[in-house]
Amino acid sequence: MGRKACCDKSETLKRGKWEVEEDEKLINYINANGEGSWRSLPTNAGLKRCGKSCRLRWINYLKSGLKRGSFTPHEDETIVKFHNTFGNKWSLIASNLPGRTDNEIKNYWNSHLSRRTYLFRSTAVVDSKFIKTHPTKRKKIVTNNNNNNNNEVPAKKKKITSPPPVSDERESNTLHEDSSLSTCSSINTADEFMLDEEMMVWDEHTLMQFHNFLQDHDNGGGGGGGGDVASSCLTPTNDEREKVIVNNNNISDEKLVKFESEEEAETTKTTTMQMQYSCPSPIVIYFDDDEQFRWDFDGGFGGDEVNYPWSETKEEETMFNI
DNA sequence: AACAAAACCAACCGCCCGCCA
DNA sequence: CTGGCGGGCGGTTGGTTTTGT
Repeated sequence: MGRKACCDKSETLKRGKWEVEEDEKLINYINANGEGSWRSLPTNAGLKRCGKSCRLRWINYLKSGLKRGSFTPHEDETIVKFHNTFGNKWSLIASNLPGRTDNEIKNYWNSHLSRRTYLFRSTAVVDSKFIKTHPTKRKKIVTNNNNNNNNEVPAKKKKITSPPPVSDERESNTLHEDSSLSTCSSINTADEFMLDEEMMVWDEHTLMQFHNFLQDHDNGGGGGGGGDVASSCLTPTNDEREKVIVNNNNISDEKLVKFESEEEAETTKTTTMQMQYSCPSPIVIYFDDDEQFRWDFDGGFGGDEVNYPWSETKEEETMFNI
């Protein structure tokens, strides 16, 4: 009963930071014998390390072809985009970022991107997950324990400039093969939204204001490629319908088994498809490194290679349903 | 300058799954 | 069919660095 632990903790295995000598031993051994057999590798390589530790060290830092250093804006966008679609599937996201490891992306997300990403949902209920400190400023966290904070100082307001009309560049981008990564737009015109600088809380009014703004400023371009609210609210063309049907094939087996019958499965597909056109998927709001206010949402169409998470769409049915 | 808080990130932990005997 | 093994994955920890006061 119970499985044998991968690493016998009774042994005096070394832990913590890897020494240069250890790295060299690991590299030399793998270069000579190849990857694999991680359990026996430490002994064979003369390392007093857990096999898992060796594997992690190799995969995340020693393996050739790994990129080091800062993430590029394009990588940022890719991560945000795929995280919006796949969630915390770090290995899946990493597979779309050559040279980056799942661990690296996960850390980067947790320490950078998640702080500037705000998911907008239909209810616009402001709960803890919508409350983030500004990514570029270090602020003391106001804990929930301070319920009797009568002397709380109202948060300062920060001016955020609003999005531009759909640009030519943006429209052309939506037609690219990699349109999944081109639906972000910077906000740089004169209209303004007021956000809490201190806690970046978006209340329902602000959410609606932003949504209305998107609709007012959208020219309907993009041909269903996502990225603008209005186009996602249009009746799909036959071409788009075909794409939706193709995408329906991406419903995982795991989700399909939940359907009692073919009829139910078909109904679900239809509902999802209609909903997809009437309601955009979650909008991701974030700040880039230059504190540019950006937004992005995945319409799920446009011929990109992202498999839209249909199963989750239903839960977002009423989003911005006004 | 000293201290505390916050951020960063490498590494660890434990669960899960596929494979195979 | 069952159970052990190897490996992968996502969440968490904790030491170090950076920043704020």
